[in-house]
Amino acid sequence: MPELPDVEAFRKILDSCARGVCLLRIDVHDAGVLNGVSARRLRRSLEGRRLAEPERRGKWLVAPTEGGPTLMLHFGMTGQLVCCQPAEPLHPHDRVTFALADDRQLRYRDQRKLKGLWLADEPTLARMMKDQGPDALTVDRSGFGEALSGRRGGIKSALLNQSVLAGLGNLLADEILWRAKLHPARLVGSLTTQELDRMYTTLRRTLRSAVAAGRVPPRRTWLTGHRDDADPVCPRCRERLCGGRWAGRHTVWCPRCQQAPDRVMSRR
DNA sequence: CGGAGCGCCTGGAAGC
DNA sequence: TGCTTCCAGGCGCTCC
Repeated sequence: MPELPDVEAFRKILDSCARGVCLLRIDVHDAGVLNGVSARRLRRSLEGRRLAEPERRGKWLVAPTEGGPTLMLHFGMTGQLVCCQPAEPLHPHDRVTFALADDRQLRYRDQRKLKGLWLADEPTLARMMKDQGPDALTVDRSGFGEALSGRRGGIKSALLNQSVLAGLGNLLADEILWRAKLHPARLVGSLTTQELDRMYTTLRRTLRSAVAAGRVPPRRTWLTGHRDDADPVCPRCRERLCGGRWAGRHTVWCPRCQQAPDRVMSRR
């Protein structure tokens, strides 16, 4: 699930629930989500420290502590950050709980454990972030153009590639291409300036409303709202939607709104 | 360089 | 009903 809008929502939760608050105690219920750090070291490094202002970078949630190391969270496909009362019963997928000084609890909840938690000092943090492209929410038009310029591959894989643009996932990539009326098989190099303008504007609008909603909203006016329909139809023109695989990911598009490039026949 | 394929995990749905 | 297989909105790695 978690793409940029979800992680942005988790950042807000962390900010309102824990910023400036002391981490009293950390319980690791499943060490399988810890990366490069033991439960012991995690506790020793963070317990007793206050959380500073959290930040989102692409799909990463960066949680520095005052005078201590930085906690890095990545949510994979199924992760969440939950703020709740300590009395609330442990969910089966609660992997780590952080007890806060003001009688609240942050929980890293994740079914599949594809990603998890890291502990990083400044240089490590910089190393982890250095290959990421500009953040998709804040990139400006020229940064967007630069990120895509010179790429020889397809547009769908470029949008999904975190080192090109950070934050987009499979749902957002399809949503943006559909709104910009660009076929997922288009090559980056084939896009005109006008099409790039359109894609950038679409990217901004789509991200803004998804961030406001706290996730990619399953609205019926969005392509995303139709992905799981038995017989999905384009919410704009009523044409039957196509489904296929691009860049190894399930891809949905409208064969009428999103004109296929000449070389590639539309598949279904 | 880009892209395909696989693996990491878990669980729900579909298939037999 | 029960067992097996496939698939999912993440990413990193290898190989071509």
